[in-house]
Amino acid sequence: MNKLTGDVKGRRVAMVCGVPMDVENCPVRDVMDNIGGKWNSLMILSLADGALRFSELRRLIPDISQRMLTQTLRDLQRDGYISRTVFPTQPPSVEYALTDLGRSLLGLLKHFVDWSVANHGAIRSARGVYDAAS
Amino acid sequence: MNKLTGDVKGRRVAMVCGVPMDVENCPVRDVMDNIGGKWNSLMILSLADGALRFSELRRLIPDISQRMLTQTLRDLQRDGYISRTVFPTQPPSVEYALTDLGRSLLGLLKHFVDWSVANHGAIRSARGVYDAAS
DNA sequence: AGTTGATGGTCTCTTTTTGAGACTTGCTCT
DNA sequence: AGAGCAAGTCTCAAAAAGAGACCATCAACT
Repeated sequence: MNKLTGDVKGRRVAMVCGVPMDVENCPVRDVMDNIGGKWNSLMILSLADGALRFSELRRLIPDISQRMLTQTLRDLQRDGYISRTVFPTQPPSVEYALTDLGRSLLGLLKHFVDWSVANHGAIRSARGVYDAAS
Repeated sequence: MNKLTGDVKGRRVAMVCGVPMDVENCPVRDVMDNIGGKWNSLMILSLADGALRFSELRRLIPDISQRMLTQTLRDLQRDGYISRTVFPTQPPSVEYALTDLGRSLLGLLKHFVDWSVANHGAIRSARGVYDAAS
């Protein structure tokens, strides 16, 4: 059985699968914050088949506000998942594409998509049971 | 090349990896909402080694508020990832454990943990580059 | 017999995040 | 001249998250 807590710099923190779930220094939380955000993973999946422009993404995901689209793209760019290239056309066009890191994450996300499709029914029915009981 | 949009019940929606990213009927969004939440995946990982009680979870993850702990557990229970068992002790104790569905998701999450640890450095450095430039 | 601590929560209040939608600047098309 | 597109920004309202007090019940100390 795994140890569930450990000491990091004197503070007692949760250990999960051998990784400290420390608030400040946790790789998993760093990644989860990105794939976890409401739009982040959807964005990476949307860029799976190639680069897209701002307005193409907006049309592709109609229920995202422009504000969140901008912010999501910035966040993903900051963490190195996507690149942003401005072309000096008139008006300037901006293209977003996955980086190597982004494509690497995409590999994981695809497993998620498969899992989701396979288990969607189970989740829906669990939800139904729970809602009926309460 | 994959088609990026398709029609679902007359509405035009994004298609990603062959799955409609439709707002109302999207398996991926349903799952992402759960693993995506700030605490959800951490909770499932915390239960990886066996059942835990409410207060054990609270101690294990010191930076979660009781309010969010309750809510996260309810959400995960509702979707069938964890079970909640009340023991008639005095005072009553409550045990949370992964269901089969939860353990199945755990399998995926572990790949995430591995990926996170492996790529944490790249993310941190991308972030540093971005922050220095802006 | 009174205080303390544990149990598993709920309630309220404040702060942070998100969403909806108007507005911008420069250029092209009609 | 008027409309529309490019890639956003700005403001304000709504929703979600966090902090922390509070609850009832029981056991163990003092």
